[in-house]
Amino acid sequence: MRILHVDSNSAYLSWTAADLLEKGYPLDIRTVPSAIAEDPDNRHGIILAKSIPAKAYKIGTGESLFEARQRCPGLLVFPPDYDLYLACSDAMYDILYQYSPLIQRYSVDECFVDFSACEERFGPAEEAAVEIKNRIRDELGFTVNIGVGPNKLLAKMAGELSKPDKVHTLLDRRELEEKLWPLPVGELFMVGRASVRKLEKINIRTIGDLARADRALLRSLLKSHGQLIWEYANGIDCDRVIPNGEILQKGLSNSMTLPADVLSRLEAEQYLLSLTDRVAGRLRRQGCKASLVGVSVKAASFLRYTHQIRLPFFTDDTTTIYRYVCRLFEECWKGEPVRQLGVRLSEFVRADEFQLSVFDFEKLPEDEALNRVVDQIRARFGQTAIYRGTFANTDLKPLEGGVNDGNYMMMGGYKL
DNA sequence: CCAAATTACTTCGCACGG
DNA sequence: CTGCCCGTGCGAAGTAAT
Repeated sequence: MRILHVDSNSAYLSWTAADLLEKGYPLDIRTVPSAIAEDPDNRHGIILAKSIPAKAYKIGTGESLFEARQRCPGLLVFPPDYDLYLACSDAMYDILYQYSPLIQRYSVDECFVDFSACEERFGPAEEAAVEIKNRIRDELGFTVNIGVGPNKLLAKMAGELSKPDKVHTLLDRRELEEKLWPLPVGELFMVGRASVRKLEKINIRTIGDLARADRALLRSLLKSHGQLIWEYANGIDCDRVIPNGEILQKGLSNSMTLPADVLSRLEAEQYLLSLTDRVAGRLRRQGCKASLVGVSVKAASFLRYTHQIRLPFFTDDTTTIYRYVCRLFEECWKGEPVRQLGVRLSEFVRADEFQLSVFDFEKLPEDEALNRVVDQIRARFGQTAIYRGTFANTDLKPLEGGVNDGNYMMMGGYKL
């Protein structure tokens, strides 16, 4: 097995930089302290990506723009452009596809490429990786890191070793012990904040410590997750590269931070309708129906809670789903000011395999026709071409939540 | 008035039925 | 009838990733 992991270096920022240059902007924002963040006036002030010079100011992804500006007053900030990112992602994918048809688009800026059957035609993976990296840089105007390994995990970890514009390998045990084991354990994929804290308590600080640790002890501390990260630390991973077409979507959700805290149920319901409209539209586009509906609420205090219901039938109808969304919100809302709302759908069946239940009184043919027509109008004339009357004469957007929806899945199948 | 959005998977507590 | 144990299924919360 030969797997490549291709990762665009600070993707949002690089892509914005390349786009700005193409439009005649006089400065390459990659060369100065800069960042991508949404509008803080709408309470979206969070760093989504930063340049390498900005990193020198200890500016981190996920940090508030407010904090970042305190440490780096001259920070240049640009808004994200999700359509652009999707186009860049597609362009990168098109180049990769010239080498192998077996590609898993893992996120907008990351792909796994199964190169096992390609070495005959294109030479050793390490050399092909250099060629691919250079082609993307020269033809598309942004740099990538490529990791080469015998499986997905090691390819991904190899790609992280040093940046930007680099190819790294983690091909055998020797390389694993030399390059990976000395790193802090938190650098390992799937070892997050919570796991680091627990591992510290038993004196595990590096990936090597974890690799040599007692599996039974890890199991008792971290359950199945302990087994997983122990295997990762030892370079063990049997997950296949799965083309995105073969991955079945498990759930869909849309959520939004509200422009101002919402205090009344009626006001919340406006946003919930907007969110439901959008997520149900996505569900129909996938050709699926769902039987689990959930809402999530984040209070102004940042306390978060969720509530869900299992429907005794499958549906893709906006109005039907909205009825349950309202019920769920009413049942779980504690009455305090609301900062963020979300709507989630899961437990899908394919709509074409769908069998009408004898007890299914919910699905009315008129509703089905209505949804279909609304979807078609939006597909042809844009997402704002048609919307519900409740949104007329408000400054509320009829379809809220979410970024651009590419034809890839975020996470999916990283585990056996 | 600092703290996004989306998805996947695990764990834990609880209710239910026998 | 009550207490208890156990498996199961569900929902909420937690963890992780980009």
